[in-house]
Amino acid sequence: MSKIEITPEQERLARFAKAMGHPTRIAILHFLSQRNECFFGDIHEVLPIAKATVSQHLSELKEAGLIQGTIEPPKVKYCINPDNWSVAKQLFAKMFDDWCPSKKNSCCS
Amino acid sequence: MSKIEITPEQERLARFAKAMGHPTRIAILHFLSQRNECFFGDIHEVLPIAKATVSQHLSELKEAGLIQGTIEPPKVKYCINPDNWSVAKQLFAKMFDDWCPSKKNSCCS
DNA sequence: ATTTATGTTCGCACAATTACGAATAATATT
DNA sequence: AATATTATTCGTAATTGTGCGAACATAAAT
Repeated sequence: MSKIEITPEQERLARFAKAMGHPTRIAILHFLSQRNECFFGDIHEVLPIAKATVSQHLSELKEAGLIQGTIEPPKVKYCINPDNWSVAKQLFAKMFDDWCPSKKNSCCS
Repeated sequence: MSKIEITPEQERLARFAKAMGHPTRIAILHFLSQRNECFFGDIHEVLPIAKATVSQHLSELKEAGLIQGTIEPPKVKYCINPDNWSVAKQLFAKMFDDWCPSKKNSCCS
């Protein structure tokens, strides 16, 4: 009866999830994780899409906080944002653990 | 130089993430996790949106595999899909662990 | 056979996303 | 100063997402 209230944690979870909700962005995150140094050109080079589109995907990941960019003229170095990566990791882990269907709560099993 | 190939695992990860990428859908998942039995009406009752919209969000979650619906005329019972929930849990855990910025790989720290 | 209760689907409107090429900005290099 | 390199932003188009009320489908109850 009482309405649901969406918590800031849930908002953040959704924001992270949304940013990860595209195959190309998942691929970018994976690519970044395999590199010590990663410039925009390196990412664009391995993706079959226009640089403008790559830039948009990087913006989405950056705005969600999952990655960060550092200007090293005339290049831009990208990498995973360690702090927020850790936050996301914990939020998702908590969700998957706490919300896990148990014997008590598996109505459809 | 060699192009990135998006793996089926990455596709699935993105599919799960996309489904979780909306606050209302996160709230629905949380709500389901707190209930033994949960019918459409119960969900609609606690959300400030039209039933048509609730139905759409449930469809999105169901198509991604995160939840399942069982018809119990004239009601429909929803719950988290335990098997796929487990799959998602492992895929995200693997990503957050394996792709975690380490000392060796923290270019921006 | 109607009526009632419960959800889904349809049709519409509007916003957001994804993609591209072209134009722009910023900074080294010549 | 002019040029070259690098990446972002602009403008546009096509697709997808979000939301609503109305209409529909289904099955139980009268």
